[in-house]
Amino acid sequence: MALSTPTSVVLELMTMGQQSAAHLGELLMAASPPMVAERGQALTAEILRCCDRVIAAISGGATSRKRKATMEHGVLMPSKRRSRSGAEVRREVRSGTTADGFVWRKYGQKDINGSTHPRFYYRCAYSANGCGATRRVQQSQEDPAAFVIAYYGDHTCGAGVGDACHRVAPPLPPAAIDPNAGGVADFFDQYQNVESPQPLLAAEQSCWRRQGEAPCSETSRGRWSSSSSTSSSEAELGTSPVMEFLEGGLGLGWECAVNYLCFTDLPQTGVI
DNA sequence: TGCATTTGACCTGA
DNA sequence: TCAGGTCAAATGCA
Repeated sequence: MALSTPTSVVLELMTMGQQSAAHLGELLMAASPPMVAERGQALTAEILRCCDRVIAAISGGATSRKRKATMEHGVLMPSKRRSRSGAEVRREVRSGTTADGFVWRKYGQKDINGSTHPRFYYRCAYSANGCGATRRVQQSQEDPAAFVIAYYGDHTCGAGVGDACHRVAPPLPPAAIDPNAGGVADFFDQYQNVESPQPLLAAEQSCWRRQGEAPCSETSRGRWSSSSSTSSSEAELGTSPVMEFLEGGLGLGWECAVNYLCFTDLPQTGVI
């Protein structure tokens, strides 16, 4: 074996993962009912996309998004560009909603060159407590229904469930989960297409699970952000509408587990 | 009245 | 000089 470097090991394993995912897709197609096979295919495609991106990122040598460095007296100096709140990007998410279970306060908005949508800047609502978490939200160019959210810094105010900056969100208004209103398929497909459901923060997973335990109530308080967060209150409470839809409309089941809800639990829940 | 949001100005790095 | 990120006064709302 020529797996001498960590990079080559990862590349090899990701390639094996791709092959296994493809094989799994074939098995699902052959042995499952149409509905299950369809979901399985979508899931397989998602896994393959993730593998592709990891491989591309690694083999590409991280050529994109690489911060320029300057040479001074023959010594490589770090960029002098001001860092965002002193924190590196911790993760970038594409999502159908800007709500993520945390309470954010908007502190800025900027029109970005080459983009038809403005960019929004948020910091944790508990930044006064010393929490340095911030995020940057921008509506996707290709898919206006999706938001590209970049997270910076950690929730030092306590990111765990029940902590100050992490609130359990209220359910969606009934209209949003009414199968007869907007069409379940459309609603579901919109979020099916979310690119790479990100590995969720532990706190987010916990929040969602806690939501599942609580009965939905139309009288729950909270503000709702529409498809565009530009005009709504930005002190947001909420989780992905997918979660709400699945719990409120269909209940917790295989479908939600496989398709989105328990993305990080796939090894367990994906097996039928 | 207090708090959150808006938005133009300012700051900084490229 | 430009663009992105942040600040802070003005404004709105409960």
